[in-house]
Amino acid sequence: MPACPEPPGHPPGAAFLLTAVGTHAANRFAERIAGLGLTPPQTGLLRAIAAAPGLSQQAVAQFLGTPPSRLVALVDALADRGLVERRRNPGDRRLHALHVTAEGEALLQRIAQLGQAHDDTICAALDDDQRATLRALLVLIAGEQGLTPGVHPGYRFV
Amino acid sequence: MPACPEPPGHPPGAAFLLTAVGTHAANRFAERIAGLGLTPPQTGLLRAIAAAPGLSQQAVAQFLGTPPSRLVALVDALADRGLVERRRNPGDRRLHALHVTAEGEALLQRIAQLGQAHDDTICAALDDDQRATLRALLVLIAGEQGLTPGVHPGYRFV
DNA sequence: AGAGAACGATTTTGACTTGTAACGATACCT
DNA sequence: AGGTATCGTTACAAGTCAAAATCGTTCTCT
Repeated sequence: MPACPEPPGHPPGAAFLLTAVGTHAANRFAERIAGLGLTPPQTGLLRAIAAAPGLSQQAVAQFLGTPPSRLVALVDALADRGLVERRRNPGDRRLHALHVTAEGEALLQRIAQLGQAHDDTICAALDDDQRATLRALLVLIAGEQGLTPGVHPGYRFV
Repeated sequence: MPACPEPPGHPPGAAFLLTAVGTHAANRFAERIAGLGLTPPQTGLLRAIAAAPGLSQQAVAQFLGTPPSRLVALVDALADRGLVERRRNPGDRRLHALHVTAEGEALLQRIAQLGQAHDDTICAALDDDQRATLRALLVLIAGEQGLTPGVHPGYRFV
């Protein structure tokens, strides 16, 4: 979905800059993890499972704000690669508890390294103080706007 | 495309915050202009045409980084609503020079108002000084990353 | 205990978006 | 003039996504 330029006001507003730079950063990150054979949604799911292991698919879906039917294919892809396991809950055999395998953990570490490098690249124009300032301002906005920390709102619809 | 959380590092990096907040801002802006019956790509195109009137479709496509075939449907939609005109160039009858109509200009003004309100909403957590600081930092990043001012990089691929 | 409602996961379906490739018209070059 | 390149358009195919139907399991009520 290309091109959502700023309304005519000649000095670009902060919100527009935010979406432009944010989209750029998302694209660059997607390129990086593509080298690992992962898509951004897969990466997000993997991380979500690692953050809260043992949850049912429905619980994860609600947490991420994605329809449960979408999770199936996503989990399938991760499970086929041995990064994630569906464990049948003996108490309630309807639910599939999601867990990250050892392989998945290893990959998460590589993702973390990638994320760090990504961060450095994006913020190359800023010194340490400026980066801290930027982080602080963004945290303020994120909090006020009701964004769940660690969760990335979907590209279309929230 | 939901959920591209941060790699495990517990303090969220600036780049991740950037994509999260940026995506959120893009979604909110999309909601606003939906009230005008416009999609974000349409809005971007309208603004691009207003910024550089008389260009050929191919020139606009290259400027926005979108495939020319995609522009056709986009221009069609705008032309059907009387916001944009295709003018046959008498010198070279292959190209269609794109121009914004008076109606289009009027709508652009409403979009600008919407953009201002949007900006205020997104930055509600920040005072004037903080907003200026944020803008300055983002401009630094955008410049270093080679982003064309006023153009919003596409959601997928640049 | 048994019938039916409720729930979780999955499959199916359809709409939508987007990029690639072929097509026709026009213009440039020799 | 004729061959080639360019512009816009159309046609086609692939991929993404969400809403609805389906299947198995569990809970509840009598």
